[in-house]
Amino acid sequence: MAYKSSDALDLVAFFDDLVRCETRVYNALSDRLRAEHSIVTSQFESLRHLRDHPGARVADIAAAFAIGIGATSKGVDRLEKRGWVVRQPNPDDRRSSLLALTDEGARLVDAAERTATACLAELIGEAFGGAPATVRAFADLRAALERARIGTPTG
Amino acid sequence: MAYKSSDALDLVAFFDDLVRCETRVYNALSDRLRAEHSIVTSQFESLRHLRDHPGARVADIAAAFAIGIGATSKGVDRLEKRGWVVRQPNPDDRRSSLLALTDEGARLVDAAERTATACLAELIGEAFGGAPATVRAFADLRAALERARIGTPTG
DNA sequence: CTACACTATATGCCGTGGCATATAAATCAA
DNA sequence: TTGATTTATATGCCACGGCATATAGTGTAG
Repeated sequence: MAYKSSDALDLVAFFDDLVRCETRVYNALSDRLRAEHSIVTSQFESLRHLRDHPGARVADIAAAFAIGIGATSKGVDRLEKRGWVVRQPNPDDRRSSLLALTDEGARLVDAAERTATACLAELIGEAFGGAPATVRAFADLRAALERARIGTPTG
Repeated sequence: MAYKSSDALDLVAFFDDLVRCETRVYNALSDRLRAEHSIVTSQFESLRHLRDHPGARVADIAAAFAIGIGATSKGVDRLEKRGWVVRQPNPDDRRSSLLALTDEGARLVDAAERTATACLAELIGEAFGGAPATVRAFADLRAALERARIGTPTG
């Protein structure tokens, strides 16, 4: 049955807590990644996506992170300038490029992932390490939001 | 016992899902609030904080949202220009102002809260409406992060 | 009282994202 | 083929946040 606003739970307050937790953990992870690898969280996420989805295009990254294509293009520019990503010609469609990690990019993302895992363990391991229902709820919600394209920026 | 990275849960993947859910819901709520009230989510959150904490100062808002004081000052400027917030002289400390909602600001935040409640019920009511453990986990985590000032921007 | 340290916030510069638009390439209709 | 439409990405302009700094006001040691 659909959630009703007459239920006791204050969804606005819950959303407030959720956003504040996300903000602080995201900031703290950026601080740690910046200190140890000279990247920020958003760059770590892009590099990780490219490692796990080789040959992804700019639009694929934009869709995965629910950010605009223009912003994604500029973000890829920055990763390319730093030598972690290359745009390879797409033989099937010359409008787009296939993105790939360089060797250095691949080394970076693996090292950064160890940092991120350790950092997140410290920050949210206690809260969610033993909460499989919560973990599944976010995975399912993410899938539902993506399926319905909810909150996708214009372009 | 502290969370250990040898546990099965992939905290990086969970954090990815969490951030993506937050991004999409935040965007979708902004779209709805913009359409119905000409404000975005961050402004709704500030107005709501001022309603619930009358007399708050700029620094109090910054601390509540883990954003910088400069950015908060500029955000308050915008709310003031629109006629929803006023800076009142602080009799105890002339460096700061006490912030308050105007009558119109008070009406706006109440109307926007109804919109937000309905919107969040649609988007996340199913996922979390019956998940009190998750709700409590975020409230507790938020409190812990604030206590340790984790992820607080510089200024 | 005065000098010095500290605090609150406002402001400037910069980086980044959103959105609109430009451009190139693919697709489709005839 | 050719012209119209759609698609993929890049680029320009603007809004907003971070961080550094400026300014004004507060507290305090002497």
